[in-house]
Amino acid sequence: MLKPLIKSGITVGQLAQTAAVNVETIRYYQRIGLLPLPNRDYGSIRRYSADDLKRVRFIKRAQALGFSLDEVALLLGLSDGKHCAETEVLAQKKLTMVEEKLADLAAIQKALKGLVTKCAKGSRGCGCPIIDALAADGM
Amino acid sequence: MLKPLIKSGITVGQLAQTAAVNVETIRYYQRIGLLPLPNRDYGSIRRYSADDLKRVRFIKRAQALGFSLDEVALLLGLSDGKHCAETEVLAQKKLTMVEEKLADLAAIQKALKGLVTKCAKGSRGCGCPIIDALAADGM
DNA sequence: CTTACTTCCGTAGTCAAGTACGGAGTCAAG
DNA sequence: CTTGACTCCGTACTTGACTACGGAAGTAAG
Repeated sequence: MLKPLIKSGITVGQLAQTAAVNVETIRYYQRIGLLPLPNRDYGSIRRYSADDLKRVRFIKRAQALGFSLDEVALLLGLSDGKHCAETEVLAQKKLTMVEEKLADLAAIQKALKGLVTKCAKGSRGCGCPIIDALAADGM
Repeated sequence: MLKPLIKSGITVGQLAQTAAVNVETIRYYQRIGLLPLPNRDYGSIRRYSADDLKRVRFIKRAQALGFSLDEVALLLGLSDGKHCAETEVLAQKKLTMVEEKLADLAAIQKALKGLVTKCAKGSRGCGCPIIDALAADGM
């Protein structure tokens, strides 16, 4: 049972800094099972891989898109290569959700663009194009 | 100072139900200034308009896209027809943000689509296409 | 070996965004 | 003119997602 004698990977501090999050955030993600706890192959300090970094970055960006940590966990679980049947159903559902978000964002984008060019022209009087961008019932 | 004798508009309860939110949420938005407090033209119960409904729906959908209530307030303030110069700058900034979100969402969409078709074919072994969708540094 | 910086870990505190509660007032129906 | 459902309002509680704190132990540089 030889342990690798060379140290590889980065420490929490480095991981946190590179991913632009707090060290405590990393620890928090580990506690709730969103990030695996790497085993300590070298001494008693954990080392993190590039995959861990990618994972943290993914979490942050998915969050910025309005996904909760629970949903992020689901997304991350989708591609573990197991339970293909369930995965397909779930992925399809998430896909629909993503496409709705895309449509909403595109509508906001259009409204913002319109606003910018209208402002540039200095014209006045509007019926709030931004609200109108998402005015549909949505049910 | 005659008050209109016909009642028009809906009550909080109806507004909340139609917009699929809690009554308390409406009150909360009013407290933080995100939703105007309608004056009570009829008796002492407030009546809400279709615009209020649109506004609440907008807030909820913008939130689902990852905007905080502060950001939502900003978006809503953009098209008030005043401060055109500032508005243009701000709208442009928000537009950039929206376009980044669009790109990220599109990447997730693509990954999910790939997952669905791959699942349908029953193939195995993957390098987590979903994480890879957002693997870029982003700075 | 000492010193300074990290890591580790548990527990507690914070902040945004609600949600719940309770008592008083209002309104429409019977 | 009472009854039952709803509104109003202030205050307090909850939840998700962190963020801070403090002490013990590990590690790297001098």
